[in-house]
Amino acid sequence: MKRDWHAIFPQLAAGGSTTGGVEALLDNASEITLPAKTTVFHQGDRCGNYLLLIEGNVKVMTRAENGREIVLYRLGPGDSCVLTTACLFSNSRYPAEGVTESGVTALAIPAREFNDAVQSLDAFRQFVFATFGDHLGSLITLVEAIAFGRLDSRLAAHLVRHAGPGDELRITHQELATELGTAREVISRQLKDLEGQGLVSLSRGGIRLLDRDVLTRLADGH
Amino acid sequence: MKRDWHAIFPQLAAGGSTTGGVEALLDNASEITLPAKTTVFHQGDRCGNYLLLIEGNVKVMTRAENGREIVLYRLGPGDSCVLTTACLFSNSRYPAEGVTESGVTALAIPAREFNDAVQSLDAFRQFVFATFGDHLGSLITLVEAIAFGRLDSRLAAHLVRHAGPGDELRITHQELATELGTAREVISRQLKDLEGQGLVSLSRGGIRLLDRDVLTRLADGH
DNA sequence: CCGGCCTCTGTGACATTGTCACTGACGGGG
DNA sequence: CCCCGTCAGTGACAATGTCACAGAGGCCGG
Repeated sequence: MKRDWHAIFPQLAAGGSTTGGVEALLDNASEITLPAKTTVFHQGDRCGNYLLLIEGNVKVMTRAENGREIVLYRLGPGDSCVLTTACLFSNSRYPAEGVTESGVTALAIPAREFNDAVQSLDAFRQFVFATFGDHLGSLITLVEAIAFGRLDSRLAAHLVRHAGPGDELRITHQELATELGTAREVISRQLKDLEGQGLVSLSRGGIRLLDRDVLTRLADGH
Repeated sequence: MKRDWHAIFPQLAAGGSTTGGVEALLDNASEITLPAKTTVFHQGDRCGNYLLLIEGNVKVMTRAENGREIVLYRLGPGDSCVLTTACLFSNSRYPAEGVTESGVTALAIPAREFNDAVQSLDAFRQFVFATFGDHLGSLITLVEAIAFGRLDSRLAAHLVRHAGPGDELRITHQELATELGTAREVISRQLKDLEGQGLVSLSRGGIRLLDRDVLTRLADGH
């Protein structure tokens, strides 16, 4: 099956001249599919492939000794897993874990071909660096949020961003705690507060947003 | 002046085959020097050069609206400023600031030459990716430390690591607070505690370690 | 030497967040 | 209907962050 790479990876084709090479690279890469909740890589792994996401999304998180976890960032269609790339080239072992959230379709490019492509394809090289930079930037933003942000604000931001149709989301307090790197009890209290203010309504395993505007304002720090 | 690049950037020369190209690249790069406490780049800047540190060190930090700051990582001799590289290729503006701590000597490689070198020099490409990966890894470690680590432990770690000869360091509480991303009062209290336990002695603008062993154990989480 | 003045440090009261040890509430399967 | 695993709620307390101050130390001009 031949895919329309341009639609999936607009940045890759945007490069200009040698896009033919990029298409060949992608056409020849092997496509893999993974079910939801699959661990793509563990902490300490070395990976053998450069991964490009076509469909679905993956969350990258890290776990401390005491069992607490935090989501570092997510990957969506058109993203590449920089951690995997870094694993390939750096000698330090990476303290993070990747887990699929939905069913995932991805392209796997072996280290050797990746290396060649970075060398010969301008557009691909630019894409790799840009992706790398984006993730570095998002990690810095995360550091700021954890170090200086207020929890109610971060929680509101997450709720607004991840609410599905009907302003509802299916998620447990524990999962939210992992997203924000805090403890379940803390999330429960914060949600109770929001419920008391009439901003959300709670049910087992679900949350419904009642006032998206106020929540959005809260997310921006009042 | 011709430098011994091999001694400064061992990883670069270790690559193998085409090290001659690396030497030519470095020989032709322009060398710049900066005094201590100079801002190398501000939040939101775009940089035009790939920077390789020869001497001195640079701290990269980010500042929140309320004025609080945190040091994200430091660069030493042989390091390259990945943020600058990312700035070059990614379209997002970077929320961080680089400041020299000591006098600094560095090589500046223009974007164009950097791009060419990444393409043609295997060793250089490997070096760039490895450095990128290291910094990504250190940021993840930082996230873990902030989210899950205890402050006394992080403080002890910093004291032990940055103590100069005679187990002394010249640093203010405010500067320590910036290092660890917390508030000055909090550092003052923690230091008072350590002093009460007989682990350090305090003076205006200075700290002397009295029991490096116990502090080291504290840094590892008891 | 003295008196301002700036920086650095100390402190108490309080808000927010994290930890611990529970209890109860819900819902599916036997 | 009952059992049991998952999910949520709660109170007490510890750790950290915030605010509004008060001193303390050192430098510098007079």
